[in-house]
Amino acid sequence: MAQDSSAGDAFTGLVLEIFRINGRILADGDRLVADLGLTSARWQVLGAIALAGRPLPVSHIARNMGLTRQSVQRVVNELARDGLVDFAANPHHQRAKLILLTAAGEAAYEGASARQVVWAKRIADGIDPAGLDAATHLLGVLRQRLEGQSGTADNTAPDDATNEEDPTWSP
Amino acid sequence: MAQDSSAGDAFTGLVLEIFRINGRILADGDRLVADLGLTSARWQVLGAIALAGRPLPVSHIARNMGLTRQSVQRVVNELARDGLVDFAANPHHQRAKLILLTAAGEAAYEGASARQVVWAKRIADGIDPAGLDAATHLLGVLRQRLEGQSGTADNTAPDDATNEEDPTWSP
DNA sequence: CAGCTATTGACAGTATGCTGTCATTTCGGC
DNA sequence: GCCGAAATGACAGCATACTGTCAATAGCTG
Repeated sequence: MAQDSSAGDAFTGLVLEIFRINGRILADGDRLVADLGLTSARWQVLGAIALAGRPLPVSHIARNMGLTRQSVQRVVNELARDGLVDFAANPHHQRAKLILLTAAGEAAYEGASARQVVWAKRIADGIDPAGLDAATHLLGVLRQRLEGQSGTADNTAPDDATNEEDPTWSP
Repeated sequence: MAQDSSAGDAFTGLVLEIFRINGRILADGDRLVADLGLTSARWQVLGAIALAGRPLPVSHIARNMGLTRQSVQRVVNELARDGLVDFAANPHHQRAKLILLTAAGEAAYEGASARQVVWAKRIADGIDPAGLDAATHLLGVLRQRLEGQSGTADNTAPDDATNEEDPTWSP
C-alpha cells in the first residue's frame, strides 16, 4: 500500500484490500459448507432465521440482512424445495407467509456454525483480538459514512437491524 | 460486535463488517461512474489496462485482477462493443489479441479516477491515515492466511500481481 | 520436427444480487 | 365503511463472477 499518504489514498488502499479479502472469504465460505448442501447465501438466510428465534416473513429477513426481498425470496424458495425451511401461515398477513427452519434446516445451520467457529479460530490464531476489533470498528465507521449520503425507494437495501452480538457467522 | 472475545470471535465480527462495507462500496462505485457509461467491473478492467501501461491479452488482465479469464473476457467484449477498448494483433500469439484503451476509454478512466479521488477524500476525511493503513495491513495478513490453504487448477483466481502502489481505485 | 503440455479464447450452464413492474393485501385517514 | 398509500410476493430481465469443457495455439522436449 502507499507508504503513508493522505487519508483519501489510505482509504483507497483499504478499499482494494477489502475487495480482495471479501472474495477470498466468500470462496472459503462456499467451500466450507458445500457438502452440507449449503452455499454462502443459503447459510446466511438460515442464520437470519435462526438468530431471529422465531418465524419471519421474507421481507423481514431481507431487511435484517440488508438485501432485497427478491434475492432472499429466491434463496428461501430453494431452501424450501430442499426441505431446510418451511412455510407457515401468518396470522397478520395472508400473503406474507412465515418462514421457519425444519429439523434438517436447523441441523445444517448448526453444522455450518460449528465449522465456521473452527475456521475463524484457525485463521485468526495468534492475531491480536484488539487489532481485529479496532479494524471492525473502523470499517463500521466508514460504512456509516457511506450510508449517510443516499438511500431511496423500495429497492434500497435497508440499514442493518444489526445483530452484532452473535459470534456466529453466516458467511 | 461481541464485547471483547477471542481472536476467532473477533475475526467473525470483522468478517460480517467486511461483507457489509463491501456491498456499500460496490454500490457507491457503480453510482459514481454510471453516467460515464461505466460500471464497477468495467472500470476495474480499464484500470488494469491503464496501470499496465501497455496492451495486454485478456488472460493477463485476469491474472492481474485476480479474476477468471471468462469474466474479464465478457467485460472486455462489452467495452470493445462500446468503443472503450480496442483489439490489436499480438505478435507473440495469434489468438490472444492485445487489449488497448481507445481515446474514449482513457477519457472514461480518467474521469472515473478523478471522481474516485474526490469520493475517497470525502469518506475518509478526518480519519487517521495510520489507522486506515493498519487496517489495510491487517486485512492483507488475514488474506494471505486464507490463501495459504488451497488453490488448484485453471479456474483458481491467481494471486494478485499486486499493484499496491497506485493511489487510484478501480472499484 | 513430432508430440506433449500449458495457455488462451469461446461457449454453455449456474449462483447471486440488483432493478423494474404488477397484483394482492393491509392499514390508516377521512 | 371507503379509498389511497404502503407492504408484500411474484415474475421478468440484467450484471457479475464462477465452473466445466472444447478447440486452437505456443512452447518445450526428445
